[in-house]
Amino acid sequence: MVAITLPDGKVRQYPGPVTGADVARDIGPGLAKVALAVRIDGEMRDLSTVIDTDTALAIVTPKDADALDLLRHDAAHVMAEAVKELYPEAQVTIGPSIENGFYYDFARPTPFTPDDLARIEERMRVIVDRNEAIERQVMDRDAAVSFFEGLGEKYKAEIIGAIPAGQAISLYRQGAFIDLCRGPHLPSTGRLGKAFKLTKLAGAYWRGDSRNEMLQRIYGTAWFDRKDLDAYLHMLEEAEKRDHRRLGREMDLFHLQEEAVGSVFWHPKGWTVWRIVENYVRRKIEAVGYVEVKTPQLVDRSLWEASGHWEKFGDNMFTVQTPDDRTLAVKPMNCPCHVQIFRQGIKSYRDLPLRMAEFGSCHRFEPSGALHGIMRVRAFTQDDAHIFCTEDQITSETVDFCELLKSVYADFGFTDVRVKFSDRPEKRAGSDAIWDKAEGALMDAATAAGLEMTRNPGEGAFYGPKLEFALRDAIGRDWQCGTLQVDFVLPERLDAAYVAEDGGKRRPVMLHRAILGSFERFLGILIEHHAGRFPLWLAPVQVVVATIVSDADSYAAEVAEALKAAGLRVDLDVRNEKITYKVREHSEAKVPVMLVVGRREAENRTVALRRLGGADQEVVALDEVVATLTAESAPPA
RNA sequence: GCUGCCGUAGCUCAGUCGGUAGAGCAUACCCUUGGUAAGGGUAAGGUCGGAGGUUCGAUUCCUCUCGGCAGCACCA
Repeated sequence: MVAITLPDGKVRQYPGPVTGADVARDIGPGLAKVALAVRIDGEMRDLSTVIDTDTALAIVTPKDADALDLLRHDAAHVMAEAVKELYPEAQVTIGPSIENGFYYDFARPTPFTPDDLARIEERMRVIVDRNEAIERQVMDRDAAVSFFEGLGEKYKAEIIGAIPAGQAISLYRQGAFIDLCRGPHLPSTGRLGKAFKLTKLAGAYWRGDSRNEMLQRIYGTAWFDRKDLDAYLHMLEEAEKRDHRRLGREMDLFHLQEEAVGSVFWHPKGWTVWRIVENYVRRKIEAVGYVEVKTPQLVDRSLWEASGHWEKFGDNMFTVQTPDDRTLAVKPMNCPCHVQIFRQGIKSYRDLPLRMAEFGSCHRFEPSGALHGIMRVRAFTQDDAHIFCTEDQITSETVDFCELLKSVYADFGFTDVRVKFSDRPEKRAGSDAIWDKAEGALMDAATAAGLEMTRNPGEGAFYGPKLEFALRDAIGRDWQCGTLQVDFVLPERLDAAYVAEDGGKRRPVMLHRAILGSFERFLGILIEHHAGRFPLWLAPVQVVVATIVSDADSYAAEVAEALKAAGLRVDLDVRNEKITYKVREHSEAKVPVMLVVGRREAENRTVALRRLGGADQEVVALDEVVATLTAESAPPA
């Protein structure tokens, strides 16, 4: 007898071994139809798995949270089968499910074209219609290696070869296609359905290593029904509409051009937003005890050699050869310069913590393929600061910083923040003992700050471990912005010291920290998060005063002047255009507030106030509108 | 950096199977003074990313190069 315990606690008895499919059929024909897999003791398995001992079992249906993974993994296999049928010379490698879809990497001498994509997709639909059973088989490792070698699939053979000898390997067969796979899978190809689409073609390195050959990756997306697929495709379109590169041009915020690759030309409107953000941050950090400094752009290589940047970071630095034969580097980070300021004069323990901030303009030679609009550039400005403190102060400084960071993010409309803890990388400065100390101190401090973290092994800076803060935007994307790094290395290398209470010389600890990360990137994120519709305090043009008839021109000018006098950013539109045209144009320019004036308003000293996105208007007295808008547009305190 | 795709007016795009290009929007001027998402007319605007090559002739074909896009690698 086999006793199967279902999720609702009911137990079903069977005379002998059963499969998930049997159990589902036994429970009801409806369930049998939608059953995709089973969960045995919490682990997802094939529906056809034979169960011969008493166990807890759940039938996985499309409603299950992990069911989409299953579907997408199958989609990858069906795509691989289609590719092998159409292009037998292609070799298969790996094909997992990923967020929103799946991909498969192929090795093939000739590149796939967009036309190939259409053919492959068509063939996938044929394979779905064939409804081939997907069957699991188990093979000995060595047998599996020679099996795939026999098929000419050298990548698969290599993957299996890396698995310990003697271990059994599972293969999945559908029709004539067999793939190495851990599983589980759907019972047949028909279950994939038709709600999938191949989306893009790209190169990808074999085993993710840039020293290896490049394979061809085909990406796709797959869903349980058409509606979900359409919704996903629609979401992609929406994301494209809020692309900061497009909005930056449409809203006349900035531009990029090839004579200055990786550097931004900020237009008046974009620079206005920048200044608002910078002044806001300046106020915030001044309020919590930071001092602001400015340090040189070009610094002799000897300083970078001393700091370790020349060795660990040299490939990413711009250098300049002077006419008198010195080598200067354009600073890629501000920290060594801040240490120089710290080193001026004698510092006492009474000076600590010393929080030194700089809106530091840095240059890094990023690989060309990494550049992306203003989000990833070669010239950027950090909201950087270094806190020189004692080891005892690390915790309280970390707690304070986390509080500051959360408050800043909230002011910009971001409330969902994720934290990662990145520990020692392979390429690093400082002894293991120092790293033990730094990681321990940062972990303790983060715990004291009440942070929930995930671990990010090997991703720390070369001089210390770090916390990375990522904020989630309006359409669910995560952007890593803030960081806090504990550094025992640089103060040592650059000989920073203070006089302790006992009169002895001590090394300070340096906390490297940023909230926005880089202004360029953060402004890009703000643009995409708000889809260009900045909140009033950030909008480059907050109000447009637009006339209906030219008789109202002088009154409109008066309105505009009154608002400007109150500190608002105002444009006056007295062009010879119809009001419908003006409304459309300024709406598309995403101006938050439009004040329309015609003869009536001029006579009554009022304005017709219209807010972006709203369809209605409100007639308000001039004095009142100035007071309301002034109050509303104040930056967060 | 790697693979693939792309580069025509300010923007979005069409076109030339090799005979130096066209639309819409935007711009300028004229008419129109119109009450909340495009009023009408006229004009101007491009050595078709750059450099070589093939050709009587190249924006079109070839090579190189620069830049962009997607992904990979990178992100201290």
